[in-house]
Amino acid sequence: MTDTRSTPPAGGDAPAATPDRRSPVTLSDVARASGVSLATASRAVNGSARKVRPDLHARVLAAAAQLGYTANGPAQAMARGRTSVLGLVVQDIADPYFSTMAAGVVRGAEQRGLVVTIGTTGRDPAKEAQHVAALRGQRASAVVVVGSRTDDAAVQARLAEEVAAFEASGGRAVLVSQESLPVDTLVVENEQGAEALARALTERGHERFAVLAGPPGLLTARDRLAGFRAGAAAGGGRVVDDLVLHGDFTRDGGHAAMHRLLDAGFDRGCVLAVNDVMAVGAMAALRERGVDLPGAVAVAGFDDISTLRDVTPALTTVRLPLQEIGERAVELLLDEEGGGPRTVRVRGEVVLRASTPDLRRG
Amino acid sequence: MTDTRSTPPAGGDAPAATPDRRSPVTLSDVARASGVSLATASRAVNGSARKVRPDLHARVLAAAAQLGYTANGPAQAMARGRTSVLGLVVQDIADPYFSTMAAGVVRGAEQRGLVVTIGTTGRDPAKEAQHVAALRGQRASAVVVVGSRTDDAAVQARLAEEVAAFEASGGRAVLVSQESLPVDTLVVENEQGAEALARALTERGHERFAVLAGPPGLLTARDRLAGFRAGAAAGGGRVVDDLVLHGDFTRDGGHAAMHRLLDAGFDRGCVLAVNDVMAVGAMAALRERGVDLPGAVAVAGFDDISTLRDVTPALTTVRLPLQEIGERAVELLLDEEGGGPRTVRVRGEVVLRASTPDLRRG
DNA sequence: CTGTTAGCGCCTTCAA
DNA sequence: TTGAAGGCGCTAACAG
Repeated sequence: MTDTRSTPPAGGDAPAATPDRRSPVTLSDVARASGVSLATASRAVNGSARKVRPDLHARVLAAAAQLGYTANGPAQAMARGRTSVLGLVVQDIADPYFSTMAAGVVRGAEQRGLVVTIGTTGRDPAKEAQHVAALRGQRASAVVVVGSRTDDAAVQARLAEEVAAFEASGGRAVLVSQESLPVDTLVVENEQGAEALARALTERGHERFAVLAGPPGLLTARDRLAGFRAGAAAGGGRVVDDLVLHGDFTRDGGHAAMHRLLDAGFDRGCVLAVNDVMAVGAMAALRERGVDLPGAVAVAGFDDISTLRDVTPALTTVRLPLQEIGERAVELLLDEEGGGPRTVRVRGEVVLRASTPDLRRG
Repeated sequence: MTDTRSTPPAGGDAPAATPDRRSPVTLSDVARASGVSLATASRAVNGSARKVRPDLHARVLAAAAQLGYTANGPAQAMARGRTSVLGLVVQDIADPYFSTMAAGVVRGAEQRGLVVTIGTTGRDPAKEAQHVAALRGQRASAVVVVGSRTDDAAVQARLAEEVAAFEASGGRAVLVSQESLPVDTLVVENEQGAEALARALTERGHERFAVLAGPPGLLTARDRLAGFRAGAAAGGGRVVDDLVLHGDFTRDGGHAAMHRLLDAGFDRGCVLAVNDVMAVGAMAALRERGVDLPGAVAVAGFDDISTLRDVTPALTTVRLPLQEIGERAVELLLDEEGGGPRTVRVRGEVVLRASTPDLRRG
């Protein structure tokens, strides 16, 4: 097995940097080729403190390039006790909410030389903990878990435990969601955003609201509903309890919920879908049923997914800086912490569009 | 990987599986605790051939669970000479085309116990090679590069070289794109799909076509244009050369190109945007200019991005099984190869919708 | 079937 | 500064 494969010790010119050789060149190949010790080669190719004589340094680098040397990641990771991996855990990477955030995370990570791995839960909150555990095994140096917390205490406890273990093992973690666990968290101000949205809507003359509310256990959905309710009341309108329907946080969820709403006799008013994807599904349902949109029924969403900015009528929503959130999560990760768990709040911005016409102006 | 987290083996209560201990427990801890050798522990926790006496096996597993043992990924990778990482390289993970495919890849990978890392090129083809090189350094066991090849020979050569090096080092690689490099490739039949689309359109009575063609160097865009051109001609229609405009492969690219088209006097006919995202941008431009859509100008796209299925008028397009493509890429990766580079072809399916009305039926 | 014994490739004290 | 030597945690021949 042991098969010293270093290229024929120079002599001539040829070999060039053809990296296509089986069994990759190692650091000792480089060391040998440049006539220095393994340690020096290591320091030259990647020594934290620069303490290698310039000419040697250059010589080693040249040899490395010439041989086509590439550090063996796992070996480095093992020696250092840590990889440069940032694990990202999301529910569904095909969902624009998550993929946009992921883009931000990837962007931030690549800038800092981190590799990002991605794990998906398929909307099963219990899998978050599993992924974090796996990431700990991989010796990832950081993890960011994006996704609404749920009201399932056991699941949350398990996640908290795994995150704690992850941090105890020397990694950094940040959650993007609600402020519910003792970890650095990037909190999206769902409640405030929804409240502002409701106020804006009442100012436009809307008074009677229905809500397509997402899964009952999802805190994100719940917060949006609560905020919206408060805002509506404050603005003189009201969310009709019988018109609050739950459904999946997806396009189909919104679609189905809207149909049920229509079936229940709803035919006039403004409906908030707790996210844009659901809102689009709701709009499709409205169209299918021949309802005048936005004349009879107005619709508002949440998130301001960019791919959805061109639907008609243009969707009123609360813009969340998704990509930026991803980038900030990475920053948070890398900042040195100064004590207890930090919380960074991100707020959304109400964007009024044609799907919720101004009733008082005509 | 082995995440045997069974509850503490009963018996006593005590230590529990608090994994919060600094300096993780290692395999030798487990071996010691269960009174077997390191090798046996290794085999029990994860020996390919099952050759450990049942009682010992159980004992080891119990100890592992009790101590909260998690294998050290990098160490395993180093010992084995390979990680269980599948590197995915895409242009932009926020783009639904890629994120949907990524979802498929992640799905397939997770099922097989592979971790997927994601690298993005930000539309710079040269970065594909860099990512593949990095992946080789990480000893990834597989890589899938998704994205159109370009006509830049140097860039392609570099990619070919890196992929070859990657494979030479023992990894498996597959490309999703055109059939242009000597590597296993999942070819998306863009030309055929576009041709079929054009034919279907001519059958609906459309004759005069404009094309928002994407970046000039992109093979995907080029193939779609070529196929469309051929199909139009075959159906008795024609793509007007002056009405073929290039633009980014993005929503804004389509938006801008459509404005230019309108500026150039175009006001009647059917326009093909070489992908759905561009088509949506084009539709927005049409709306902004008050053009009757689809009355005066009809629009067709390509991909059938699911998030875009609810735009109005509903977009005629060519459906590509994006998620499935991702899954199949993973399958291809894991199949044993039987010789030279294999090619798997995936075709799209024309989906006629309201954005391209049937002119002959009224 | 189990235990012993080498490394895997690199980083990092510890001397020189 | 540089070199020599030990070890990271695990797997994989080899014997027993």
